[in-house]
Amino acid sequence: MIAKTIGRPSPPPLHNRLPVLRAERGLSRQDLATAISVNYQTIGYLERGEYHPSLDLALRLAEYFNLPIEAIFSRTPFSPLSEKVYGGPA
Amino acid sequence: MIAKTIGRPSPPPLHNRLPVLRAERGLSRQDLATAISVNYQTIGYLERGEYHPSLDLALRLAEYFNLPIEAIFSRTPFSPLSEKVYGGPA
DNA sequence: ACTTATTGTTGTATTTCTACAACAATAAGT
DNA sequence: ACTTATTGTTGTAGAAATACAACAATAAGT
Repeated sequence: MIAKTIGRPSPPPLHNRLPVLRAERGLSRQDLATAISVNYQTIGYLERGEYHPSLDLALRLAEYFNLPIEAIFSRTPFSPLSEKVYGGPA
Repeated sequence: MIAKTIGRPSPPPLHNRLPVLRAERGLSRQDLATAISVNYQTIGYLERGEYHPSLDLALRLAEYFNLPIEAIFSRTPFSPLSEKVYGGPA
């Protein structure tokens, strides 16, 4: 028999730019975690795409980085920022 | 004794423009719910600020309305769109 | 007055999110 | 070789998000 799914269905994984944004600013996960008041392991889960952040957390990250949420999280893969700025190969 | 809080703390309530956006488009909660594949009662909970959407749900709403998430949900109260467009009283 | 659509309320079930702890694995610096 | 910082892994616990159902309260239309 087919079990009817109750509760929250598993949403597709989410792409994120957290590692890039951290690297640009020289932040460890612990640094970022402290800045937005979460456990440092939560940052790890987010970077690996193991779960989606709450909207509250996403808004805090966006505020911290001074970016729109869509620049940090996306349902579709990100293209590298470096390419966006300098263009692709000639 | 002071019980140490484990799990997710209750984030502050979130302001939203869902009723306005629905009204502008003449959509019932059921209509919107169907469009983004959630239960119609979930829209009710969101409109009343009784809970925060997942980022996944917020992204689907933003995509549906063709707006940035920040135009739909905010930690600070929204000013009326009508005022934004036409300005305040003279 | 009747019907219908919309919204609110209450309750139960399940999954996800987040905290926290302990430890392994790397990498960097001394 | 030793220490330290950073990241990954595994496990437990508790709160929040969502589905679903049933019913009450309005409002609108006929």
